[in-house]
Amino acid sequence: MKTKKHVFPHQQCKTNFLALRDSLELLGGKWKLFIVLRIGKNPDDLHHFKKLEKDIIGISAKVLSKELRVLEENKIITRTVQNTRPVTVTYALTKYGQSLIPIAQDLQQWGLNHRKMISGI
Amino acid sequence: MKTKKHVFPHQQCKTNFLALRDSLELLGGKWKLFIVLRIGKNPDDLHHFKKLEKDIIGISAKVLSKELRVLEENKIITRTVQNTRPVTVTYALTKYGQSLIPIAQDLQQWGLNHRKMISGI
DNA sequence: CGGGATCCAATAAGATACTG
DNA sequence: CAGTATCTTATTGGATCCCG
Repeated sequence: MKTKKHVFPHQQCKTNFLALRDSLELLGGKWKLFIVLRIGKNPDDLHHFKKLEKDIIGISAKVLSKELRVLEENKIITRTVQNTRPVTVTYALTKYGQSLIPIAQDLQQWGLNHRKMISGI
Repeated sequence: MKTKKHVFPHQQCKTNFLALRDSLELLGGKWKLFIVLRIGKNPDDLHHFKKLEKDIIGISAKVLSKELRVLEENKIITRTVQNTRPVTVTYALTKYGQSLIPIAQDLQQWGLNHRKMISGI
């Protein structure tokens, strides 16, 4: 049973604010954009769960599986199950999910710059 | 006394990943980009604490003050105290902080689009 | 006005074990 | 392989009161 998450007072505000809220809620977490970049940068690789867990250093299986689920629900990635023994699952960015790559890259670039900036260039 | 936050295993990874981590950690929270947009969109207004608290619907004073402090530490906003009685404090975006506006707007735009997308256009 | 201090509830994250 | 379940801890956020 899923309790209705939380109704934000923002629901009375302008659509634009809501939109930013949506984006931050979906993408603002610790890992989602990492996952998107990881998958998106090598679109031709097959992305398996264990591989992602290993590549995205610091993430735990629990968190990874949750993040992947949310990304899938939001049509940003696809999850494909091959019924081999044992099962094989691959993840891929959707075409829609690819629209996040420039955003993630901009953030990455900003962070790169910020690091220089703060460490007092 | 500030306990050393947490040393990420990421500190062994590539700079790019670190950069994205930085950005997400700084900007990925619930409010920071809202504040930046709020201040940045009307650069000629005087932005007072209480006004921001009222405008940014849903934020509490405690959280707002914390967010403002972090933004100031990161040179994204300035905090100016006039010694009137009672004191007046105004916040403004730095020139550097303005570099966040396009990023915030992109996210906002993405969220707008996502909302249409998910509600099944 | 512009917050800080404190207490408490809700969430998120980490560790470990286990399963089809 | 690809996860889930469970338990515990850490972090966030809200509410309230207070202060110069």
